[in-house]
Amino acid sequence: MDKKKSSSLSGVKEIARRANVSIATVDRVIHNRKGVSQETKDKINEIIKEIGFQPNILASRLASKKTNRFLVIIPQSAENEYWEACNKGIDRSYAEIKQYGISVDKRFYDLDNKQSFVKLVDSTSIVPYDGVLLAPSFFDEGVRLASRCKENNIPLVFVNSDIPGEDSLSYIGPDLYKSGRQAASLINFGIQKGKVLIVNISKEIDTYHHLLRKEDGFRAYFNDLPSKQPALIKLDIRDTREEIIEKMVDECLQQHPNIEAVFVTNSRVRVIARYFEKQHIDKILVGYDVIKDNVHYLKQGVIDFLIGQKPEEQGYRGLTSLFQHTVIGTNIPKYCFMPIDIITKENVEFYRN
Amino acid sequence: MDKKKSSSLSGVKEIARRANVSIATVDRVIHNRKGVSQETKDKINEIIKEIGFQPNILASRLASKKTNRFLVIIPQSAENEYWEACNKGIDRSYAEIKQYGISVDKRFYDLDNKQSFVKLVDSTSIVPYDGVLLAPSFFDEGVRLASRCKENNIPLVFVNSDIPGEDSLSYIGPDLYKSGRQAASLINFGIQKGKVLIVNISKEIDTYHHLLRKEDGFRAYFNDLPSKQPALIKLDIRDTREEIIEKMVDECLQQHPNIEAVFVTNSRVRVIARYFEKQHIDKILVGYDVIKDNVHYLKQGVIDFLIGQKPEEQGYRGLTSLFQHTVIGTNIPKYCFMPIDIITKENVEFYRN
DNA sequence: CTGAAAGCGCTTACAG
DNA sequence: CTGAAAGCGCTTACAG
Repeated sequence: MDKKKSSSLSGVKEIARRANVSIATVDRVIHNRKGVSQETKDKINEIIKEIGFQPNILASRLASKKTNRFLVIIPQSAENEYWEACNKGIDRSYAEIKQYGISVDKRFYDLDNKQSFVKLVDSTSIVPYDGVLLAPSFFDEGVRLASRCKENNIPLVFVNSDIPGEDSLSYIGPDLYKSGRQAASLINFGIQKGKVLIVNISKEIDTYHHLLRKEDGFRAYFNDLPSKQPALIKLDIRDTREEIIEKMVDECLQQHPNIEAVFVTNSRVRVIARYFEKQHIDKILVGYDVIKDNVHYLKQGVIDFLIGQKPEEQGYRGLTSLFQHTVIGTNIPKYCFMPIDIITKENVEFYRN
Repeated sequence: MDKKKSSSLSGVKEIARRANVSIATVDRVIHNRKGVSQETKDKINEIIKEIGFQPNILASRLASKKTNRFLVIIPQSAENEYWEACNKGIDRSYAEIKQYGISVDKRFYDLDNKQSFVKLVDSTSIVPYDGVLLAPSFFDEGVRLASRCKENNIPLVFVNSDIPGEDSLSYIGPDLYKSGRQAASLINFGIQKGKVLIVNISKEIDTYHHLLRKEDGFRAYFNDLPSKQPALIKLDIRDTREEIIEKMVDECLQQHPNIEAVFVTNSRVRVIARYFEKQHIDKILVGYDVIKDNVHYLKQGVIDFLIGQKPEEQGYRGLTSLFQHTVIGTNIPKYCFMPIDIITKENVEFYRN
């Protein structure tokens, strides 16, 4: 059923013919290269406009044999489904764009070890790259890398968390504050008159700060409420060992017997869920991230809602943005916030990260 | 920062060199064209495997000058935001693939006028096309078109609603039954002990059948509940005039004073919302589709939840699937269910259709 | 400031 | 059954 394309009357050849110049000259004008008289340039530009010329990117890439290298710096995905998904998204993007002569170097750091990030940032030269995709889990080194990109005029895209104020091509990730509000609104829809517990679990101070942004949004929602404002209890756990977490939650629940709902500000909600299941505790439980353990407890009915942040899509969009900006010349929005996905037992089977 | 690609040692040329044949023969083997001795064929295939040859699609398309035409049949998008979004998704896909020599013909029918669909299907020849994207709002004619596609060996993709049993390349759209379950679960999370009203609004019998699938899922959720099973009231409105709808809802609410939540099985939830707002009725209200009016009432707090069905993505994926199947040779999944998106006042600003 | 020619990796008649 | 040659739309040295 395939047809042959009619020979193009809108390519460089046609422009050259009309302008009475060679196609080399047309090419110079198209790419704003110097060495063309203003007169010829004007004439050619007019014809380009007239026939609505759009260069054939396939042919262009094929002929130029240009290659672009991108650098990706994200957390290790071993044993971390969230970052595994992000990594997968990057691969999916790469599969689509590699035809265009793109190569990608990935570097991974350990999310639980700030030093691994420091070392990585310090030991990696960004000079050979045409773009950098960075998950800046740690602030100071993120800033350092960002300024190096700026000095070298290399486009930089942040995924998953932003470094506000730094000069980046784009930020692709969640609006943490608003996702906290969302969690609050769900809990508010379900509770009667009990208290609500907020649980932050994190060891590294940098990640703890991210959790605080969610907590802020969560609190703000209730503050903005005209009527019923439940009491909010807060529990900070600066340790990720399960026994410690369980113990602290246990104590807290003893102390506040009428807690009706619990909001865990990250994917560690699985630990609380496990504890609830063991102890046969039945409270509204809301947390983050569609990872295996969490989905298990969602299906069990222990977790009521998960908030998804689309890690796969973040990775996909991150690399794709770099490609589109560099190769296609597309305009990339400065902020690309992920949707705040609400996942329940009923829709989880259709969810795409 | 762009680099030159090193001359490829993995293309047809290299294969030809190693096999001691011309590249024309290599090309014949790659495309399974006849006229090659078994011996040569085997040798070439081995080399292809060995060097992991992957044809350069850019070069292939450029040289072959092949064109593919796709036919799109969907409802008119004038005054219908849902189908406008689908149409937009198709355009977005087209923008990405047109480089490859793709052309798309769109035909629109009137969703409120079955005859327009009948006429369209009967008057359109599918023969010139390499693929058809169809939103089969009306059953019988959908089946007719599907069999014509089958006869002519033209791949067919359904969007938004399926015709089960018909031989299609893919279905891309919602799982209606499960989305009804989702609505039920949200309502169940919020209600205390009142009754629940189900409202189906539709004139055409074919679309009414779609609504019933959602109602089935909705009822099934409550049936599966071990404990609390609220009374379910049902209201069928086979008319789309607002006065009629308001009157019938009004009567129903009179008759059942303790209705606590209302589930409207399509985007007409806006009409109920308008009525609720006018009458200062405060009940849980859940409906479908992220369109302007519904979003307005969501933000007002009149509608509690909207269920989104990603019309834009349906359109995008529909055309993209056709392209990938026909041009790239990708395997397309038979079913691509859209996620069941839960939209609230808090996350609607980040929602992408 | 401008053009002729070769080439990107693949496909397509055409000739044998 | 097989190959030499031209060409897709563009880019790139090179020469002038």
